[in-house]
Amino acid sequence: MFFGEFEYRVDEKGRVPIPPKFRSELREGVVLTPGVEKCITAYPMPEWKKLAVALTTGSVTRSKLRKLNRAIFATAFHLGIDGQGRMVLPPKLREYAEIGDEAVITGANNYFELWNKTQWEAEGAISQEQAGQIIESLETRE
Amino acid sequence: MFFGEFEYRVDEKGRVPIPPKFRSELREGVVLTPGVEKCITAYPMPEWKKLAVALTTGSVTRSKLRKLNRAIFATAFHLGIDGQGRMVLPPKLREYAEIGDEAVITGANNYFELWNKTQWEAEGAISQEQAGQIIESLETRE
DNA sequence: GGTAGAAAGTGGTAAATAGTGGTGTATATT
DNA sequence: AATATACACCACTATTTACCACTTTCTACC
Repeated sequence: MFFGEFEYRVDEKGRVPIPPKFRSELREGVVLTPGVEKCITAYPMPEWKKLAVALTTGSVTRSKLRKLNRAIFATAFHLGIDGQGRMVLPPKLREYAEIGDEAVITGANNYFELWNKTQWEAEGAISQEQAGQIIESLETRE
Repeated sequence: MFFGEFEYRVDEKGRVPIPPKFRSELREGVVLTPGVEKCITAYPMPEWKKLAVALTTGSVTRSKLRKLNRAIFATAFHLGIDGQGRMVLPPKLREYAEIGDEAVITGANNYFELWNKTQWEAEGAISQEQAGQIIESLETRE
């Protein structure tokens, strides 16, 4: 389970530290994909496998499956972690999320995300607001 | 599992490097076939065998089976990998996919694909879009 | 609250690997 | 037998990966 918000420097080799508390769940490495919003989504390997199965079993036609495989797997990267607990961001993903020399890493339950700082501040505000509404609706139901 | 997008040069002998992370899964060589879209589809040997069984058990009549066998097996090539981790593209497949002196290799779950660069850029966009729709529909179901 | 120890963040360096081109040998073909 | 083709092997350079080292921050214990 991934909690919290962390801010790190990205060095000129694209290396970013992984929050120490996250590391134990990433023994088999981490899978990065472009997020729906302008960020990078990171899954522990077991979680990724579950996701891959869920995505590729549901869809019907072979044609759609091919497109799915392309969209999902061609844009994903499986990374290891170095002795200092860092990963090397693939340039394409780094560009996609517009992450320069500093990154924000945010926990999100069974996965986590990497953000450009200003992007995160904007998105964080939106999420905060929407989450408030969702929680409200939950509270009144129970 | 094949991940990511890689760009390589094809030399005048038709040799293309295989992404290092793919190599361990290709100990028994790789089977290339023309893709449905304008690309080359590449399977690890075990995966190819499974596919062959699936294809030839499903179809009913002997006549159809013969046609299938011709279409599938006559156009497929079983290749080895040289000491530098490269394979030699058969000219027919190279022409089919219109791969000149540079190729894009893309992971697609249990297989991978080889593309002409510009072709891939077009197809990648289409896949991205369609995949988005499929994922959306999955999300709303849960 | 202060101090000592441990751990985390950051940068650099060396060794290994990957990408690319070429050479030689074996095989096949005319 | 000579030539052409294909395949395995060799070599170089650039990049990447793994490792090492230092500084700062956090934590725990006194």
